Amino acid sequence: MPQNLPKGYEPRDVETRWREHWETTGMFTPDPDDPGEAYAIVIPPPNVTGLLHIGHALNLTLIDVCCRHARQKGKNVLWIPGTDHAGIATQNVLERSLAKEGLTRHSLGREAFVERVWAWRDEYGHRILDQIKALGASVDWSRVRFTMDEGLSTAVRKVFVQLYKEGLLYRGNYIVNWCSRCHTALADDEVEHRQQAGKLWKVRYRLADGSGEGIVVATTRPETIPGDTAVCVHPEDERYAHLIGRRAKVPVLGREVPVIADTYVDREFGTGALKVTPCHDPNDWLLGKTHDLEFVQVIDDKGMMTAESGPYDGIPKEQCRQRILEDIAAAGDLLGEEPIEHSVGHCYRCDTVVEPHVSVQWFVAATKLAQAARDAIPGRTKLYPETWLKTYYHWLDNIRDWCVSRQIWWGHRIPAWTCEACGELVVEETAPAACPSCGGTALAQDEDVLDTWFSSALWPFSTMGWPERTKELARWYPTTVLVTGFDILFFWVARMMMMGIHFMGEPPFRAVYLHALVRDAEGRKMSKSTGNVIDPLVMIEKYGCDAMRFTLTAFAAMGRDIRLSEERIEGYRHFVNKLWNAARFALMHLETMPDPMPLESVEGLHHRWILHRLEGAKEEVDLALEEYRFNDAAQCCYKFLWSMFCDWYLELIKPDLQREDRQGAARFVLWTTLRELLVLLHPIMPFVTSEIWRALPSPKEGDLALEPYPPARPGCLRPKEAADMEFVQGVIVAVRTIKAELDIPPSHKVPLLLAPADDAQTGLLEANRETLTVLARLESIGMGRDIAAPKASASAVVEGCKVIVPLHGSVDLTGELARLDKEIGKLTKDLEGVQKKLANEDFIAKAKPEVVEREREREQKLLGAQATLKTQRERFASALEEGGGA
RNA sequence: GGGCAGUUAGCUCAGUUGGUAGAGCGCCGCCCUUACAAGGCGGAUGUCGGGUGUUCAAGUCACCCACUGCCCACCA
Repeated sequence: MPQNLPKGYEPRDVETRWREHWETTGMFTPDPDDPGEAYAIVIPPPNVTGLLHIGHALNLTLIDVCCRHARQKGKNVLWIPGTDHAGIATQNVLERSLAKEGLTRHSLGREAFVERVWAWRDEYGHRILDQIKALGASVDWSRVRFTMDEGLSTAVRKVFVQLYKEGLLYRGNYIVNWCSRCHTALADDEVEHRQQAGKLWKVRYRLADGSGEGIVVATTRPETIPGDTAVCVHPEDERYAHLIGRRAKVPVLGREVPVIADTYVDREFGTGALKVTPCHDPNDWLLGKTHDLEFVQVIDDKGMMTAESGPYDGIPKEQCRQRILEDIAAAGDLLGEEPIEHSVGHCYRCDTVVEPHVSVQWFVAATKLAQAARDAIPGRTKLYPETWLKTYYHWLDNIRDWCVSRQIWWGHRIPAWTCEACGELVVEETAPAACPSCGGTALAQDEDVLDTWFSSALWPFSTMGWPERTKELARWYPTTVLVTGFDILFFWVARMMMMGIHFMGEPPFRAVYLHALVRDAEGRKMSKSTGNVIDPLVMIEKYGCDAMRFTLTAFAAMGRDIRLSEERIEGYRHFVNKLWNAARFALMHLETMPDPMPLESVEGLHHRWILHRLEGAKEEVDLALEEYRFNDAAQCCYKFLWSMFCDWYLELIKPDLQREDRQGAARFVLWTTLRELLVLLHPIMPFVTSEIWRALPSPKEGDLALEPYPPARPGCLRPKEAADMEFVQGVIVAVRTIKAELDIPPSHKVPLLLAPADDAQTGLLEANRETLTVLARLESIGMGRDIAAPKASASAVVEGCKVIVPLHGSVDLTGELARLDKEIGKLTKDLEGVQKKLANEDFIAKAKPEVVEREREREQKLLGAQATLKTQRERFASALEEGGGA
């Protein structure tokens, strides 16, 4: 129902109302049987412990734009929301909260601890979901999922067992990245490498037989010396050739180890001799395997020295480093110490230095699953922007098997059991009653849980009910597009590709759109410690959700990071306000529904102009969104609303609205344009557009969120008349410019003389006398092909038409002289460029004819304008000499 | 070491097939013109990082260089 809008837009009340409306009506809950092309997106599930940050806001805004636009296009849209259990992160949060009570997870025990996590989730897990609602995301709340839901857990177990039976998942002893604080293995990509200052020590290993000077190795980690089982040199290194095959003594411990040769050694680095510690370095692990060395573990899973380390047994590794250096120095074998910059791995969850650690772990044979994921792009799945293609390929081409077991308690427990009687390993979806090998009933389940990304990898189909054959899967798998940040291309996207293809036979998405990271105004990553975070909820509170959404959309240019600052959001709030006020103006004249009329034949140049431009905007916004050019869509809307609709059209129809005979067309075109504009803007700014839509008169009740995209009206495309309108606008601007530059107040009405270049212009200008008078604020208009300009007058040329404003004594005439000189200068410069081109024979001969023609026309126009202004300048100068004006 | 981006107005950034350099913010001037001062009207500002090449024509295509940022690998 039509109603008045309050003077100022109050986002808070409006947003609350629409949020509740969208949620309670369930209008974003699709039925698989609904008509329309299937369109599905799964949310990148935020961590259940997480709080909404600006990155989520960007991600969810872009997805929401896609979904709302798809609905407008008549598609059957499913957007599944949900959260991720985030194993290590969540466990850390709970452990911190336990610590405040003086408890640890060990003091609590596994079962009680997991219960506590669930209780925590039930109490706080909805926070992030509520925050998603604050953004206006049009998700289907009836289908919200959690990665540890029963259904999803079933899917995880099924996948695990099937992969195991296919030989694509195995258990093995291997050197893995170990976080001694989180007390778990980490996958390769969960380790963050950072350059860090360290020290390189030179340590002498004496030969076993006591001969010679021994061999000096360089090491940054002397605490691993007790675990050394070889010294390695390059086979072609002459310095050490005579030592190969002999035996050396490990400092302090005195254990004898062989001196071996391997081309892995870099002769240039350090001393060219390398100590080999197979249990505590991944490269040494490989050397140990190839040279069949001993494997001695001297640091345990908690970072303490083991009994194997002899005198250092039981002390922390950091302390061991100090002690062993002192001991080596005392023995006279510490031969040097120098600073070194080297990269050190840190746990991506807690930042503890990661230790290579040998242990029994479960691995997914990613090496075997990678090829299919690689081949799917770009044929079956498109990647936007394409620049990520190489990165994606490179990662898959160099992939190593994926360590999926984690030694924590919060997560999917590994469905593997060991028979305590015979040692048989049983991998099944449910706990076996008895050992299939010996019939024993004492079976111990594996203590480990799965990497969080294991369940995330199944998200596109597990959320739709797999392994059951649901209607959802039939209707919406594969999903249409995945919209996510590029930072989880490997963690998540590539693994979903592998799992989706393997288990569903089809990649999980038709397209992947990777958006940028949101950074601060200086381009730094936002982080709490830097104190440069922009909290989306605070922004919504201050400026309204639509302003923030529009800002994020307008800055989402493909392949570029977004530098965000609060001022930008504040700036776009003005845009929301502009729309609001334009609507208020429209409503003043649209208290009742205007009478419909065929728009293709509506009279009035300005109506035809705005309808023509509207067609252009409709096409451009649609195209931009189809291609994920969000910023282009936003910019197009911005320009249309502000520069065309508000700046010109609303001003142009003001006279119409006062006149009985003309208000019919004006009201209907105004109504149509505003309504279609609201549809275009709605995906980006759902709240304010919905509110205005509801206030406008309408032939039928209905939500804007369910309004179809406006169909094209080819009959309204009128390029010629649009250009005519813009010519008239040019004349108005020329008068305004003259006034502004000569310090004549805009409201001061001046007489105007027009000398059109041809009859067409004459007709056009005659027909638009009223428009000219009102918008340029004129006192009178004199018109004629060869009208004479008074000497004391200011002039300009628009499309060959002379625009003359006679001046009188009160204005500063020297100002006009300067203005003319500036204009003539500009024209002359342009003219030189054009004439240079036209003088070039090659240009005439080789350039496309229409280009040459365009340049010729331009030359004529410039020549005409230049001549006119030059003449005017002379006359004006003489007027000045005669005594300073009329 | 390998790869990928970026370098355009004071700032932040657009510039889809090569064909007259744009927006927002900021700045300057004039205005309360009955939707909007969170506004209106007008204005100034750029050898498009440097170089070479292709072309009648290059911000746009190719190659080289410089600087910045990111990713991957390695770092005893």
